[in-house]
Amino acid sequence: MSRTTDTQNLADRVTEELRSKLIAGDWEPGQRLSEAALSESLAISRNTLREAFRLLTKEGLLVHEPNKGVSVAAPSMASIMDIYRVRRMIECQALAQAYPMHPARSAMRTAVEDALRGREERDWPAVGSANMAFHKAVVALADSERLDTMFTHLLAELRLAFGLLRDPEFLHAPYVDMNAKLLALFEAGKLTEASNSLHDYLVHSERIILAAYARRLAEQGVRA
Amino acid sequence: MSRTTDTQNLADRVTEELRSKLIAGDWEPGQRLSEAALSESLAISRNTLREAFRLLTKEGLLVHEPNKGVSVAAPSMASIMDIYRVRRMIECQALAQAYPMHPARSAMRTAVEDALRGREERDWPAVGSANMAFHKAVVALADSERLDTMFTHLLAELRLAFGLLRDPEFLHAPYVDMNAKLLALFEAGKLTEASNSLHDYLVHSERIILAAYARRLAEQGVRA
DNA sequence: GCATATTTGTCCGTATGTATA
DNA sequence: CTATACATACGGACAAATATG
Repeated sequence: MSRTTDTQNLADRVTEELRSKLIAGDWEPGQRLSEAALSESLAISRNTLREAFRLLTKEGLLVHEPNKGVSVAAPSMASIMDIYRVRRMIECQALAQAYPMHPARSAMRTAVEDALRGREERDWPAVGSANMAFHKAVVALADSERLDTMFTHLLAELRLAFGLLRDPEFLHAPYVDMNAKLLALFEAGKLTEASNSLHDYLVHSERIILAAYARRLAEQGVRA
Repeated sequence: MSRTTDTQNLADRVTEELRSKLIAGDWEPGQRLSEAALSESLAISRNTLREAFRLLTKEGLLVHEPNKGVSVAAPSMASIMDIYRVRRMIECQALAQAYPMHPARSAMRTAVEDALRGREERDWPAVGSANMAFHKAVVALADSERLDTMFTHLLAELRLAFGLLRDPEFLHAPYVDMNAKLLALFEAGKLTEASNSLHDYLVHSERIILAAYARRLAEQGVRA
């Protein structure tokens, strides 16, 4: 019984629980999270919840206003652009410098297969998850623990922005084939080509997200 | 009185205080930090200290063992290699893609001048700080808030490893001229050359650190 | 191998300051 | 402007895990 993930700290377990709720879009961006209410509904103490809040704030999933508590982060267009800037830098470099026999290659392959299956079954959340897994596998090519965790946080934050846009098919479907093509280039050893392809891909994806986001802001602006 | 950095949370202020003590090498790596003792000596409650601990653990400066509390991180050779792997990826890319008139250029120039002055006065801690500032400026060329904060954490962790090696002249002096040369290349618009130069630089630096670290481990091994 | 002391993990009650209706 | 609600921070309490003799 030496599982470290099993009976971690209560605060850590709560952190994970909140994180998954956040990236699943269970709460509206901007929504305030009351310490008292949440701690009661989770049946934990306020102190424990505060520890979890602090971590998630550092990860960018929550925002903290002094003396006003925490609320769900509402990704701005600037933050989306920032996230994509980092993604391009890290992912393209990882792909360009990788050696084709790297173990992460099988993870890329699995992700592509999962995405194809998901598309066939029109299970768009599954396609989205497979897409995330594909990009994590790309970063894993760089063999860096720190890069992996940083990238995980980055994707979580981006997922918060995705949560704002309620059209998973539109957002994820186009990239299934691009991932497959990317994997083919990579397995063929055409690293530079693959990396450039990934770069264009990410520029394109960023543009789509930003456009959808701007549209949503406009709608909200009309309403408000 | 609307300074946000002035009267932040107590926990945040404590976090900063602990962080600067950690990178200054005030505590031995591996040393246990008792909640009760530290909270008393800092005149804060245990709960507040625990929040600070949690953040610093996430930054890699402290390590947490369940039911055994936190202790100062003792960077391993593997973590040093990991840090340098990330540094090469981020810094070289930032330099290669930067446009020469970027505002961060002046920060690079200031850092070089500070380092030159520090070397003249044989103020090695100052040289070390200037060196850190130079590399932060390089990363700032990429114009990414997230990259900047990630890199700051990375350098803090590396500084913990430097703290283990008590020979600042040996560690920092050789890089003053390399930084100056790098800046010259950058200002001349020779981006590829500058980036390659930086890459070799970082490989060299990593080797020096690892060698010094291994030497120190050997000494300790004999002693223990 | 056992009993004891120490330390962490977690919770609660409460006082104080800040924001908002 | 007052009152209320809430976040912030503290200290005490106790169980559980760990270290020590």
